[in-house]
Amino acid sequence: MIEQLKPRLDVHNSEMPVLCQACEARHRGICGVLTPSQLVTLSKHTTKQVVSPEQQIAFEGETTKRFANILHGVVKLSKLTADGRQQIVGLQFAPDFMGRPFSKENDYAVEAATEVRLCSFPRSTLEQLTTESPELEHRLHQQTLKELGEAREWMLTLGRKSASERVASFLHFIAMHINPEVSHTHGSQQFEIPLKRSDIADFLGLTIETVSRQFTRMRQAGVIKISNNRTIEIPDMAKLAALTETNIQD
Amino acid sequence: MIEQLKPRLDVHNSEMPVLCQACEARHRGICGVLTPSQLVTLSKHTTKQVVSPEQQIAFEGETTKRFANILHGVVKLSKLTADGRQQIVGLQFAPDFMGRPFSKENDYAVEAATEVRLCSFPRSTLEQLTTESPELEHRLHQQTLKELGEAREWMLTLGRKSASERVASFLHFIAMHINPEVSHTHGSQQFEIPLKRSDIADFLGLTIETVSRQFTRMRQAGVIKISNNRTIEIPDMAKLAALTETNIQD
DNA sequence: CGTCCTATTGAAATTCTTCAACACTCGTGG
DNA sequence: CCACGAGTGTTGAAGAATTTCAATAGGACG
Repeated sequence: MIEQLKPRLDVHNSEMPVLCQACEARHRGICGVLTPSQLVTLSKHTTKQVVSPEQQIAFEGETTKRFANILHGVVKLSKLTADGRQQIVGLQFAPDFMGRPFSKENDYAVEAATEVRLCSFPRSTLEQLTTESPELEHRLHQQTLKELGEAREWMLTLGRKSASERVASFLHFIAMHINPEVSHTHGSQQFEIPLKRSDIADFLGLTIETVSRQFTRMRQAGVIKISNNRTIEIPDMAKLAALTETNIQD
Repeated sequence: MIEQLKPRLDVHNSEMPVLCQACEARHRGICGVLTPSQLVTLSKHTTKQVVSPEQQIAFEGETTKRFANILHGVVKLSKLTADGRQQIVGLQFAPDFMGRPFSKENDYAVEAATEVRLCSFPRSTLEQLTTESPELEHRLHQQTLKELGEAREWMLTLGRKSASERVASFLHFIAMHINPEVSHTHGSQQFEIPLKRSDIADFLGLTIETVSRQFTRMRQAGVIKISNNRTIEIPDMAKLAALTETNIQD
């Protein structure tokens, strides 16, 4: 959905910060629209960090001090009710930009689902870069639009789909994001689910028990094969895609 | 959430298109960031139109030819499953910008909930204006971020809230958008619900029967008063706000 | 080997939906 | 002027889906 933007100048690597040379965000992420000199500015303020699974990256309501690019791994965005019910409202993958620009506070809790590698920088750096580069804001806007589209797609899932359709939709969603280059309408696919059952339940608006039962049914129906609780093989993506809007038959 | 932007120049009305002088979008909408000369350009391509309730404004998957500002009324954005289940994924109010920029196709069906007045213009006009005015893109980005926040808030409602909490959340949401200037944490409020029961059900991921039953219970509990099925009075907004995350007691 | 964490499975309980009947309003036409 | 039908909303009872509660299993780790 995000259009493929070429770097503005096809510069020799030596003009570019060493840190950025092998970086995925450099090409497909927001850094792709920055000039070499802007990259140099940015890289002076960046910090790379590794976050282990389940570790909290930011809290709901907290002041946003830093933004980041996701270099590797999967990040959960979630909201809580006062009595502790949780809903995951978005998943982010490399090379997504993380954090809400122009907003003082975090609208949701941010947590690592898998091991995550980040390249973070302070709010002020982003603000400086956006004022001098309309292309950067355009890029951020594009990602916001993509996330809005995904959120609304998921609203349909949460509001109108049965448990089995939700689980199928989830696997379809993960397949698309883990293997974006592969067709998700037919053929086979294999991947690691980056979430544990309780996260899946919180993403789908279900309980872990219901999720587990649906996995069992899909396994029995031959739609998926599971090993180690996390490794999924989908022999026929078309069959899975059909199940995202149809109830599974016994 | 959208910051209050002053018009860039405090010009005399005569420099501004007559059409725009009394327009709400002129101040609070995207036109608020345009210069008088840009407004003149825009106004040469705008068409005002009135759409009656239930009338379709755009179809899901259709090519987007025109964008619009909502001058009056409420617009529903909805998605459908293959077998016809419907989910409303967003409501828009004056002076919102309508349509997804930079996208070829509509991601959802657009329909008038109430009578709606629009000021529409072709895709090319918007594209021209955004390239010459980074402030316009910033404004659009702000609205996209606001909608993303609302979509994710609603994901919590759809995924984790009971029927009674959903209906309370709905009334709270409408109150905030119909009377934005009034406190929504305490005091009383009165307004017309801009949706009929089937729309409310499609927004809440429930059936019309369940919605109706919850209205009855809230009426019996004294949280709301209803006249003519559409006029709602909320004596105590704090009580309603509490019910958005707590089940109603018998 | 025991404990913690994660996941699965079964049975009972609950919530929401489905199906069906009825009420109200409004406009039209006999 | 009243009857009729369409559209909208309410209510009840039965049914279905998901949740809750409870028990069990397997893997990782000290």
